[in-house]
Amino acid sequence: MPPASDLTAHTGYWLRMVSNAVSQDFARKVADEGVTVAEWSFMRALYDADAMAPSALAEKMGMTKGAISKLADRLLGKGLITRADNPGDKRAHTLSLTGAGRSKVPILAALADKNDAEYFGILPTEEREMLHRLLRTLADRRGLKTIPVD
Amino acid sequence: MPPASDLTAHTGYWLRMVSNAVSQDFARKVADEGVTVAEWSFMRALYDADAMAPSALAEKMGMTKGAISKLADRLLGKGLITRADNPGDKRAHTLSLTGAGRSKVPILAALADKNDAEYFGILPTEEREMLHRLLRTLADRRGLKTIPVD
DNA sequence: TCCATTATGTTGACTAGGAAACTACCAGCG
DNA sequence: CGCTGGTAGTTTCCTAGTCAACATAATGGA
Repeated sequence: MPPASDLTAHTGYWLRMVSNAVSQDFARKVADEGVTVAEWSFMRALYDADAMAPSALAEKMGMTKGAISKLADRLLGKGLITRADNPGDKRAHTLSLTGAGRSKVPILAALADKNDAEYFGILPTEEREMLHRLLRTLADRRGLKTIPVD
Repeated sequence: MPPASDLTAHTGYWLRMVSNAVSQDFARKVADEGVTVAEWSFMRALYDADAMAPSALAEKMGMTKGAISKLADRLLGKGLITRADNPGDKRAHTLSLTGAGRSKVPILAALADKNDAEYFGILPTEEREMLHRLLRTLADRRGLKTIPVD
């Protein structure tokens, strides 16, 4: 049978395996707080920006505007964000966190801290920093900048 | 405003960002060959095993049996796998690659090689090996073993 | 000024997967 | 035998995305 290189020879294989595990665990944690990972990313982006256009969020999160539209609907439904008309452009509007939404962000951020500690805390400090640095290098070299959501 | 730790302080953030980029690029590559990443994983698993029960594939790929059932339907539709009754247990059956499916695996494997080289080849050999080693360590310590699919 | 082009956001059709109900079957025990 | 409980796969319903068509509004050139 023709050779098919061993999957486990690929760094991408292990990258994905670890990444999926970290993510799925984080998803479980934030689900206990009643939000999804996409919702968390959305709220985290608004936390710094105060008010953003859906299109800006789509850009930042690497999602389509359709997805953002639906995601915003869900967060509106949960009372975590509000929508404000954009005076001067009747097509546009901006989204901001409500008080409830804003106060939820630090709680979720703490879960992110905890998740990171759980997964990477098992490495010695030096190795942990090395991993972090290598990943940042790869992201830099590829010009990656969208907040990872899925 | 209460502190919400900088997202970019999380190793998990960069891990996901890089992992998503690597994966999405790979997805694009295999799409040119007419298959999805899940289909590739499925076929790659069968390539070594020759014939497997859907339940075994579900276990190996970390997917539900429902998802495997549908995935198998799609691959059957594309003529890449075949289904064989399991003599001795009328509930069960096994799945195997067809000739067409089997000959596609090395092509897809080459794409995986290429993708890995594209992403990690920019690192010096030593760093690349370090990254690989660190990821394997993390996977080991967590007891991860399912083939990453998404 | 008016019309063509472009931009913003929403919607509908579609896809892929998970959860759980369901079907069909097996196995062991009375 | 014939239940009863468990097992293998399938199906249904749901969620959360994409993509493309759409409605509406802004813009800019003839």
